[in-house]
Amino acid sequence: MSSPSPIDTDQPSSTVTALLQARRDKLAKLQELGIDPWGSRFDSSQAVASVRKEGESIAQDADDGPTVRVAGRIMLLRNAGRLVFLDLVDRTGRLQVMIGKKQVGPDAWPVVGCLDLGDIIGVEGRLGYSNSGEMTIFASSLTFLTKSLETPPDKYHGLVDPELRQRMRYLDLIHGEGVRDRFVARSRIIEAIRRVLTDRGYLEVEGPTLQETAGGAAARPFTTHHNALDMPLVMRIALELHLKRLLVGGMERVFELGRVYRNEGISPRHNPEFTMMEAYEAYGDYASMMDLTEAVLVAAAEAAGTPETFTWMGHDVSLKPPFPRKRYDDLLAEVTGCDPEDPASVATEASKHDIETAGRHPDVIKSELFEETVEKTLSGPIFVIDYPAAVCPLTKRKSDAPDIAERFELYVAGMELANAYTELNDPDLQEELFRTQLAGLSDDESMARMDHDFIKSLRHGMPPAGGLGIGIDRLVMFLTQASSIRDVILFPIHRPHTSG
RNA sequence: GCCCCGUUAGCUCAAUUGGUUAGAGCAUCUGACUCUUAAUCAGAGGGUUCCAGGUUCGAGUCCUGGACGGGGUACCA
Repeated sequence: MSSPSPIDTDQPSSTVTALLQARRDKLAKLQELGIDPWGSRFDSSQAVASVRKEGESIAQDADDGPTVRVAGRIMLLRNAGRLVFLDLVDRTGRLQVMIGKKQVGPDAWPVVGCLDLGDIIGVEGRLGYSNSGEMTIFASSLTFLTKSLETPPDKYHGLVDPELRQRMRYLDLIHGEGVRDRFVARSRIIEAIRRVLTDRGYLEVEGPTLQETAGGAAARPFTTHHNALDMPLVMRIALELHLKRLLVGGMERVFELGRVYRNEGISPRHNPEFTMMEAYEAYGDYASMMDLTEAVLVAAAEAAGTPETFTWMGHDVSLKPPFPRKRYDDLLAEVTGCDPEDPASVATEASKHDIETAGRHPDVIKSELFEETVEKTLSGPIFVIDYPAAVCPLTKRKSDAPDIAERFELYVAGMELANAYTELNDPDLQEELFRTQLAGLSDDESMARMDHDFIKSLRHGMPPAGGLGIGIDRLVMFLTQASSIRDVILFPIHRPHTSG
């Protein structure tokens, strides 16, 4: 940003200059014709999809179709002398428009000569069919709305280069096959989740994204600084601890849909900022959260138009509820053949997978072994239930088995999609778990980061509760069958682009 | 962070084992056309082959370093 790269100071190539100059010339010509190339309000236009629907009931050879009015971007332009065909695209679809010199009149015709691919126009005219049977608006008037001064990508292939697609998402949305549909699906999915939760009496709330202590997950936070208070702050890595404070505060059913930030690696399944949904329900437990998770997934899939069964990332998945529920230890025994109850057996198995065992907590070893061996076999959706307690510092233990935490994770295609607990509400045990660093885990790796204010809130009494977290980006990936998280985030992170 | 691969015209892609002046389609410009639809036809212009070095008589092609991206891997219990 501070020092311009050499390429920036250079003149653009003559190709670019010629292409852009042609558009600038048309811009000037429009102004000469007394037309504002940046347009203005264009009322009473119909969505293309609804026009198309209307057109279905018109006879092919009818010449008395209704007059319609649409606005959109010119995606294709076919010039046949004193007759021009163009494909107009709006948010709902694509429709052909025919503009003839005779039909549109001598005042509007010069404007047609100024049209380029990418320009935005409004048209009004009779709806009917062309001689070749294509549904067409036969324009009787043309309203210029916005000039496009840059050249669009290849009209057939669109943008293919993944770098350009992400850096210029606006173009990707216009030209990419199914791109807009996928982001529409994302929006519908989030709508559906809100609906399921609010229908069940959950209240949507907003916690702080700038925090003193980044708790609720095991991740390295982004750090920042508040000048006026002269204090270091971190960006939140989870929503959990503030939502639980609200349970103490009597908001018995709360959820938050929000961005969290983790200063970690980037991959097809990880972006430094991503969207989480966490929900907490007083007087519930992890079993009630399983029901909620199923309801959310089924509603989200319906909203996204996801088929009930399909193959994704090499896994055959079925969204038909109820999803199978399997105990953590049983899966581990099934896949590895070791005895999960016996730390020595687990350690022996772990060594076979090059997992460090010396000086580490048996539950940590077990957890790593699980990830190494079991996760990738889980096509799902499947609830993995009852986790080793030592790796769950925020979770209530089973009353009859203190080594087991009432936690589940929902897996799909070997990937964690949701995570839920019966929430730990014993303040003394919570404080102890915060104090006791797990053997073999650094501070960054541990979820157990002391938060005195949170402990204090628990001492005032948090009702027994179930809590659920869902990774929204991964859910959207799954439901739209995307292979990269960057395909479901509108503006994924990138290095600044410096040439030369 | 590490490994592999990629980067050629505005866009999408070519270019034999290192060999003439780096080609094509779309887009752009000029011309023809009142039923086209990735319109068609005739012509024209358009290049820092990502950047910086090196090897060579000769580099888009080989070597070294760098930038950016993609995939994998690590971290993400």
